[in-house]
Amino acid sequence: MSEEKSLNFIEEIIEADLASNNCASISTRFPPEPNGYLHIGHSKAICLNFGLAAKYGGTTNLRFDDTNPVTEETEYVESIKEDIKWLGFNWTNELYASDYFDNLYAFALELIEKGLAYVDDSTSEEIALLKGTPTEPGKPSEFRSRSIEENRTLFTEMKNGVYKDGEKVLRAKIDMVHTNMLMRDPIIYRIKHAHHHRTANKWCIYPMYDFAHGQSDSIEKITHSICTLEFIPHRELYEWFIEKLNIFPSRQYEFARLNMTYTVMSKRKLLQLVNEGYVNGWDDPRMPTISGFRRKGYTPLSIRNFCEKIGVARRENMIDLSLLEFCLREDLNVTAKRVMAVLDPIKLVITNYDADKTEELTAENGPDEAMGTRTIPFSNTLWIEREDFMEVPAKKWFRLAPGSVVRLKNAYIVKCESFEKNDNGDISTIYCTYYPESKSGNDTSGISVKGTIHWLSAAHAATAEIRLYDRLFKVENPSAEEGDFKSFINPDSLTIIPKAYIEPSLTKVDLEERFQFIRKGYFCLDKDSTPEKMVFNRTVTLKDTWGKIAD
RNA sequence: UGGGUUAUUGUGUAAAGGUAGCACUACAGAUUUUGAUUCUGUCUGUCUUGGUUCGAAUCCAGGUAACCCAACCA
Repeated sequence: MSEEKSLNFIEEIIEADLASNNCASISTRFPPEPNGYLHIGHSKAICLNFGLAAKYGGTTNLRFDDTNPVTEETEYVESIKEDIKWLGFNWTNELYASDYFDNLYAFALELIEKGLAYVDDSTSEEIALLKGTPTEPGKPSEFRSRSIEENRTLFTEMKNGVYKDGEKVLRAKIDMVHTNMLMRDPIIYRIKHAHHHRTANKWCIYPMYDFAHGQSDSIEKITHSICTLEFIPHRELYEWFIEKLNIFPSRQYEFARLNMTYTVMSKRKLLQLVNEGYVNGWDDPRMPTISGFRRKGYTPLSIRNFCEKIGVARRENMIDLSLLEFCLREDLNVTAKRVMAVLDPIKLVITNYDADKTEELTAENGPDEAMGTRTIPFSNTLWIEREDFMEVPAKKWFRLAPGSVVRLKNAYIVKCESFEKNDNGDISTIYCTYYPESKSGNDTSGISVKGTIHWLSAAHAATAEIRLYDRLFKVENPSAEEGDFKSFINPDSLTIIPKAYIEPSLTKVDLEERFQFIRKGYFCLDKDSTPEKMVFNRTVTLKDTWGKIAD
């Protein structure tokens, strides 16, 4: 028996459409506005749209919803394309709503000819006032009854640049007392004497979202136009235009957007974090942007798996950050090369090991034997992690303490004989003896140890700056807290270790490589690295059972 | 005081009138030259009140709660 994976509600709709021959094949689109960087919430929409088309043998267009020239820039177009490609998706066509400005203009004219659109000279305030409120009906504007001829002339003049910004708008003539505010004669064209990133100065009137989106879907013969819940009220308008214009009937379906704990997702808030210097740009590894996750060391597969696991439904959700981290570790655990690094060093001297001697020891690169091995230098003076020694050991302490034995990973078992403190009372050096017959790989010592720690030969270790990232916010849902969301920023979201020790093998790595610094977490090279100074980012920690016990 | 949408364990998500399942988290144990991984196990749930039915998360009626809608933004 093959186990049947249950379908999400959109898949059910698609399968029903396909089965009933409602459509021969499906076509979806991902329609970002190029006014900012993509974030993890967008990846849910990307995986959904591209994933659905792939599953049912359809197509997916990338369409930039660029109907507002004042907020949109080519820089964003480029970053969006890069992010989608990085996630591993290929679009069928790269399109722009601005490609359809001529069509859209013709549609507007058609509505005017049908008596379904009119030019309104009212100010923005007057229009808002007459629109009513959700609980009070709207009233018609004095310009609502203009003749078709007059509307045609006026709209043509709007297009020809006769009027200034805000002087006139084109409105659909629907119903001023409709319970859906969006149906109360929505504005469909406004005047903006602004430079557009693609059409330059060709136009001074631009269609509104509602007049562009559905028709663009229709022109592209998109069968399933998938968007987020807040567009539910727009669906009625979306269908109204398609019906009145009698064009290809694309259908809109809505799903709940992704929310995640310990971060914010709104473009407005992310922009504030960047502009007000709380983070260092859109690709700061603490940002929930795709570029931020990429720089932090996340893999495309981990994000795709995450989007698969969170599911698709219509109820509000708040996904645990831990699920994303689980998907990340799941991937990295099998792909990341194991290496050693000491972030907070303390010196360990092996008193019975020849001070002039260096040994090349063999270490496995990963759990999969196919990843091979490498050699690492060993000598009598090592760096180990300060937290791996306790002068007075706690209960269940497996690591180093006076008189205790531990294994040095890939090397020998050592016994702590004594230690020294500096003037501040901090431990400066630990003295050990080693068991020559306990060498990793052919241990004949018969000694069993509870703990294994990582180390680096002091004479051979290279150095690097290491950046440790923690969650950006102290609270699960900063947007739901009283007061400014920025007051909940975690002050320790970034810890910089200016000089940590790393294996000499790490001096030649590139940006795409992923590492597990054994016992410390997953790391990758940061783009700030120079030949003089390497910089590593911590992608995510390892799960830490001991840390919980110690607390 | 309007309209729309949604309610299943701590978090997500299944169950299309018939055993409330799966994943994450948490906790416990086994294995481990990473206190990682892996493996095993445990915990907690159908918003509420009625009704229909042999049987209801599911159907019906009434409550309640949350979210969205009054940009010339998308």
